[in-house]
Amino acid sequence: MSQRPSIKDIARIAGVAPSTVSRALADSPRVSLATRERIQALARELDYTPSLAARSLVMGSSPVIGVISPTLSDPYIASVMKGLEEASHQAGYQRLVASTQGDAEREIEMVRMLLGHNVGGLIILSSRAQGAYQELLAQISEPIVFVNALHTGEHVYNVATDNEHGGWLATQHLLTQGHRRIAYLAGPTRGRSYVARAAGYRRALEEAGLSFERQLVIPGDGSIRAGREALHWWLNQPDEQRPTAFFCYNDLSALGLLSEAHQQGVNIPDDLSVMGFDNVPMAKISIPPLTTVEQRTHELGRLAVVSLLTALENKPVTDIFLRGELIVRASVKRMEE
Amino acid sequence: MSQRPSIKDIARIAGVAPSTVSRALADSPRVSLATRERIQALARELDYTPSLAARSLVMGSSPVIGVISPTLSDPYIASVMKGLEEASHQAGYQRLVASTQGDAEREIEMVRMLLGHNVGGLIILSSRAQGAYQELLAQISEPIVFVNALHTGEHVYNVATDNEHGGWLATQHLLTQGHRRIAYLAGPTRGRSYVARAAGYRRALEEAGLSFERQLVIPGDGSIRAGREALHWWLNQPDEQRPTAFFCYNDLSALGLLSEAHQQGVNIPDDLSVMGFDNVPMAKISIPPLTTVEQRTHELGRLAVVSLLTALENKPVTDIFLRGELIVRASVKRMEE
DNA sequence: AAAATAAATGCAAACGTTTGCACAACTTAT
DNA sequence: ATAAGTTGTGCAAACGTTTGCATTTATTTT
Repeated sequence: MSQRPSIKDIARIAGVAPSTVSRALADSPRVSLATRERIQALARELDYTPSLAARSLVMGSSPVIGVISPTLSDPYIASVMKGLEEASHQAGYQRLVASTQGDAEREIEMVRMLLGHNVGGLIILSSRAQGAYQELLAQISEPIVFVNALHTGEHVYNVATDNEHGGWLATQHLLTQGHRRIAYLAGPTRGRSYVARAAGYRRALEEAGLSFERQLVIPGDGSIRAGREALHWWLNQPDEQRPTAFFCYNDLSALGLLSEAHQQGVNIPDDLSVMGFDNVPMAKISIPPLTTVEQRTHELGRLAVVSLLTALENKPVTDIFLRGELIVRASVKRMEE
Repeated sequence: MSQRPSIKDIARIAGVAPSTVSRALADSPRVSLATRERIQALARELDYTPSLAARSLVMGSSPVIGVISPTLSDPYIASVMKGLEEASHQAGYQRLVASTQGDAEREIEMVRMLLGHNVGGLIILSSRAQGAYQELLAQISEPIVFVNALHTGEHVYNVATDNEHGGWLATQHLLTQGHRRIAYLAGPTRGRSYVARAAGYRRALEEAGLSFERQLVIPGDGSIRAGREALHWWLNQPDEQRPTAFFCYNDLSALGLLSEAHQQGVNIPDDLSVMGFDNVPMAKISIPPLTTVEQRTHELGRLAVVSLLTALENKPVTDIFLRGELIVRASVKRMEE
């Protein structure tokens, strides 16, 4: 019915000044216990909700964290978000979430918008922007935490999975199981994590005395569909060139590969071994259960918040790299010599 | 370095009044083309970003939609979110997202918080709150759209899947395939959609002359885990009482059931038929691919935004019910007579 | 050439808070 | 009794916008 009551309304009714109300609601010892309680009771009764817009205007910032992500429908992202959400809620922060559909332009636009909202800081998941971004970052005085994308700058911090190590771990496992011809199903080529995982793959190969072969890197984008297409690529290879194992950029595409293999009558892991990355919830219940490298997503989200909050308190923050563990399930077969 | 420039800064440099700058940036015809262009160029050069906090304070609302959801890590929610995101972005709205972990208390708290941010309106997914909520809703002057939860009130609108119909459709399909003993794996009992799907299940049963049996409703919460546990329940039933089919509250739990069945050596669909609900991306690639009732999630999200925006323009809005289609895949077997 | 009209700009109030400073009314110490 | 503190409250400015109204300047009409 009527507009939401403001501090002024309460002040008028209580017969005090707005400043007193403000202080009373903030539980300031500058106002007597009696009036404090009287005013708080009144506020409750009137169903008073503070205008966060006004507050953030005068304070210059608000208890809101801006979050930018390329998508919301990837289970890996969902899990990071969950960590983010829990940690930020606990700290009394809200989140303004924007997604970019992987568009770098839009990512930058979103950064601007969120800053316009006086967010205290930003958390950016799997950033896809590069280059020109750098200038913008230098001008911003709010802290920014990148999750799984490395950037540098004055108020820029990073929380990331050690993707190079993860890529190495995955490939290494395949190698110790006797595989010698291992294909890599790639992820979004603009992402940093893609590059790092590929580097780990290459290093493991070379450490084993194998040479990196460009034609064993299959383009993909980390989608279910990419996994399916990879299976068909595999089917079309001549027998002697056919890899015995796939290392997939992520679980989602590995799952796609698994499914298509079943439909085409390819037995996993007997005919082909498959390795994922992320350890999403579904990896546990796929058929066969997927061997993968865990990404501590929940922790990634939580730590991103912690880093941001620490930076907001002007305490020193160091970049964090998380190493995941190998999760051995049933999609990789041990080769006979 | 320096603070973000404000309209006043631009005004000072350009030698005009702040109001002129405001109008120039809004492309108002009240300011001459020459100054308009000059100011816009200047703003671009200074990297001006408007303070949305200030704007929303004076305007009384902001182009932000508050979104509340019980979780972010459910693929069904993710898909609705995607529809939401696309439609709202296109309309120039941002989203302030809060999740409640299914806690009704917290849902109400979030409504208050978001309103404090001067959001234009609210979209609430799968609301879990009831009762006392009603009072609050009556006091709010901003429009609220509920997705898959029915509420009523002055500025309250609904966009929902016709869950009763969906539940009926699913059960009906099982019935026409010759199943006579059909278990229902339940969802979160506080949710409206659970109740409706259960009602559809019951109606189909009764229309077929079968009686509804309470002991065939297995408690669950829509998680993967609930699906697994359901399989074990099934395993423990005496042969003659064992259902030949399961209708699951959602795909997630159906997928869990599928997986556990495979591990326990239960063949789906030969030993047991399984029916899901939602048609999440994974349902297509499970083994076997899951027969399910489509929920037009993307559309649900899009329509929620459309309804909200229409309400904001003070145009009439009617509640929308979407009927999903039966998606026949391979997890349901035709029974011999 | 004066008056009326139109076009461009500026002034100032308002939105709902927070907060430094000033003020009043009491206490307490001298 | 006076000075010096304390304690509780109020005043007013500030945050960055938008917008109705007033003002100036340029253009048209008579």
